[in-house]
Amino acid sequence: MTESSTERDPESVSRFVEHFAAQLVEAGMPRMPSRVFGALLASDTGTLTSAELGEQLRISPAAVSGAVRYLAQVHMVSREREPGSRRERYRVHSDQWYEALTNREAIIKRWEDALRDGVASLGADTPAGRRLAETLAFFEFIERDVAEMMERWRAYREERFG
Amino acid sequence: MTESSTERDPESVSRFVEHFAAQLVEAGMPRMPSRVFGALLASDTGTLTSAELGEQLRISPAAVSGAVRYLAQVHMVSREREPGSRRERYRVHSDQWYEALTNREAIIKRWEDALRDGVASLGADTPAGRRLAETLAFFEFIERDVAEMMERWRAYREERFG
DNA sequence: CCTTAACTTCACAAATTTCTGAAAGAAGCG
DNA sequence: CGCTTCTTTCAGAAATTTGTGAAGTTAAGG
Repeated sequence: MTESSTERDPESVSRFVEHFAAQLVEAGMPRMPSRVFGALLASDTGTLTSAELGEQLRISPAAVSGAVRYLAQVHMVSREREPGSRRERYRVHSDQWYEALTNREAIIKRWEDALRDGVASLGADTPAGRRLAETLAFFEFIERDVAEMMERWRAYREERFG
Repeated sequence: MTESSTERDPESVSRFVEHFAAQLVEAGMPRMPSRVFGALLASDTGTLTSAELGEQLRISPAAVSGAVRYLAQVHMVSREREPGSRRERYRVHSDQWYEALTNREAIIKRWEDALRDGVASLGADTPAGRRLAETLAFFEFIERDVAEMMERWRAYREERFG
């Protein structure tokens, strides 16, 4: 054992952050947002200031700003003004963010719109039209069902984590 | 009315293809695979040859090749050898592909691995460790539940589309 | 108000990704 | 078994994306 049980070896933290971020990148998220998000997730309080992020990740204030804008836009972090200071703090709400993950809602809606257009313009009575219609039905189904799944998750979480 | 009810105005088809592909791109899929996939989805038989794809989308054989390799890798299309010909045909199985969509399984598994490492190295008894553990629990939950959701979809589909 | 700390925006440089043409590689068909 | 047709691979050009420094904006604190 090296130190107290709540040590935070910066090296270990960094290793996790970079590794986890790499997975997010692989899934399609831009690099800086992924790293910033990883750092927040691995922080003790779940909040970090812009300066802390910049220092920990070795990136410029501009990069932090851009990453945070992205993350806020997809609701994976929220910004808080520290009262009586010009410091901004960024927070990952434990639950907020995976709600966001399943909230591809906006994207799905647009897929649905595109598919509806397609069915209309290709003709509902054509083979292609039918294929599009079935795909559309799938998304509509998913949309309804994911909501229920999140309900189940919240119940499960309540029970297991309180 | 311009022609028969099963007309396939290339202009309309193209408009759909490009519009739908744009949505896929927005969701993180590379451009060419998105366009190729759109074209297949909007085709009458659900299959197209490399040459047809190249002509319809105005792209080089090389681009078709690359796009198809990508799509096959993520199981969104399958390749078929047309017997007695050196033509390859690419097919989108109506159901195969959205199964693939929910099959982020490999990706989720790796997230889980990264999170497990994180819990171990940050300590399960630290605030950050607990946050990671809960996130991990979420993914494990999702994984189980999505499988059930697909079951429900298949049942629903059966009933509605036969 | 003026100063100063903190964040954001902008223009550009760097790195990466994407697509093409050309050449090489399979596979039917005579 | 060689010819021909189709597909893949490869190297490089073009386009896009990403991150930085520097200037600009906002708001706290004297």
